[in-house]
Amino acid sequence: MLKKKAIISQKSNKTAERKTGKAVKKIRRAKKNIATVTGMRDILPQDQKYWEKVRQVAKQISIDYGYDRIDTPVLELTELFVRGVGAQTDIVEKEMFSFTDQGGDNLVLRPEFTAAAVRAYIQHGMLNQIQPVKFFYLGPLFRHEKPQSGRYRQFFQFGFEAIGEENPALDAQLILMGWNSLNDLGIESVIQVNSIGCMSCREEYKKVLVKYYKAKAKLLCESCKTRLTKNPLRLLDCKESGCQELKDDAPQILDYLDDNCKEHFMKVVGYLDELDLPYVLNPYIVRGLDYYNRTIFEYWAIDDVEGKNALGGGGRYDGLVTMLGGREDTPACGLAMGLDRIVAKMREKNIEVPDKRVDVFVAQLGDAAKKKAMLMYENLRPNGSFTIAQAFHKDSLKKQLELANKMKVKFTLIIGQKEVGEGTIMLRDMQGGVQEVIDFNKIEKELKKRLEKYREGAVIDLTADEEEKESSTEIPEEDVADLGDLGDDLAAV
RNA sequence: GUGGCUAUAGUUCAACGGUAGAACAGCGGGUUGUGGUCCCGUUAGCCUGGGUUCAACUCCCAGUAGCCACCCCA
Repeated sequence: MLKKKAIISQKSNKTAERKTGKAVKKIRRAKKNIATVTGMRDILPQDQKYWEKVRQVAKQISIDYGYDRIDTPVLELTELFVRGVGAQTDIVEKEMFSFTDQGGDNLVLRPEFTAAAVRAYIQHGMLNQIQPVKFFYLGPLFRHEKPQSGRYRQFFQFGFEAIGEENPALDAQLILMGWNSLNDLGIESVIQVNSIGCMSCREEYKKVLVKYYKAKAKLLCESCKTRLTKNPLRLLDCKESGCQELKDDAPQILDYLDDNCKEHFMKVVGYLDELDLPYVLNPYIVRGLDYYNRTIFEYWAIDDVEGKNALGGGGRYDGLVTMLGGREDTPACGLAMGLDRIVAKMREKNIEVPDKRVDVFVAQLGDAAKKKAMLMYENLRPNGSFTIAQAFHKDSLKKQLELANKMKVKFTLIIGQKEVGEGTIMLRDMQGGVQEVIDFNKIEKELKKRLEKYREGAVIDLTADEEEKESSTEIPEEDVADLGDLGDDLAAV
């Protein structure tokens, strides 16, 4: 009995030990465990070059075609999207980050841009400006979906909206702009184009479509059965094989367009032909936002045959301005491109984006030199023709050169006690390790001269002229060997 | 919302029912004012909760997260 007790107490002691151990770990981890919210991610410094490249291209396209930047708030009234995007859409029904704020307003993190752009157009009376009003935007969007590849809860889009004009040339040009964006980034894509007509021809078509599918309702998958009443156009989207087969014989919207819509679409397609764009008439793309009518389109990467990860899309939304309380009959057209997916595609395709280059590193040694270097840095910083870096928080020259090396700078300026006294500075060519002492006042001029040589791709002149040679410091033996290698390398090129 | 796979150091990956290893990265050295290569040292980790067991990072269950697919979309 006693023995048993002893064992029990031993065991419970151990358990207690384990528990306290776990508790300690838990406390330690509690600090560490704060991480990004589901579906959100950090864009880290090493990835920024891709994003920056996409932003650059987007901005350039906006300039080329005369679209002006607009930034709208991340937070909008929920009602804007309920009315704009449509209460029945997935986005509004289940994907919005919405909440009631302290003042009792129903707010939402914007799930898309178009409604906000139109809101701004109406709110600021832009119908009094030259039509169409052309917007360019770029920023984060939020949808509460289950994350997976190419889909995040915070994602980025850039896009263009042209409000107040119905001419089909505009549709075609927007399609072109999206394609150009991808093309300029080195991504091959195919444009999928369709027209879903205006409200009246679409209603007509829906009737025919429902009639066709109702006769075959037994063969439909479960979700398609609900689509039949809820959103019949979606029937064409279904990936189930049974529904796919039915789709092939289903009536096509293009046959039910009225004369105006047909003519409008024919013109759009005519421009696309003229521009020689790689497009496919795809009667099955539908798009999930209620405000679209007439021309709709998507961009699929050339290897994405099923369009699982469309890189962008858009279309005409002639009714949206009115729907949101603007003037009647204000036609509009726009497109949006997904930054996240574009960046992913660039990486998948190994599309090179050059690293940010730093040309010159400023190294210092000793307190007096550090002060002088800091001042010099401020003088060189705005020079406009080369970029510089420093690590004034380091005292060791070895460390500073290590950093300079990692940054792959062309030259390092070294200033120490001796140089401060002499009014000189040491200029080290990082590739060969050659060092020269130059006049402190000629730094900028010398650097410009030398960097220009580098940029021209000229072979570095190893036999500097007499004057410079004399002021050169002695080159250590290993460095001489390096120079030999370098010479060979250059000769090989 | 449904299903599949996964969860070990900052990163990429090992191992094991009985004290968790490597590589890369980081930091510090290999004499005081010189980087790359090399050598040495060092920091740092088992997603959370429960169960089985003398003992769980390992086996089981649940949760959470990630990836993937469906749905939908960019």
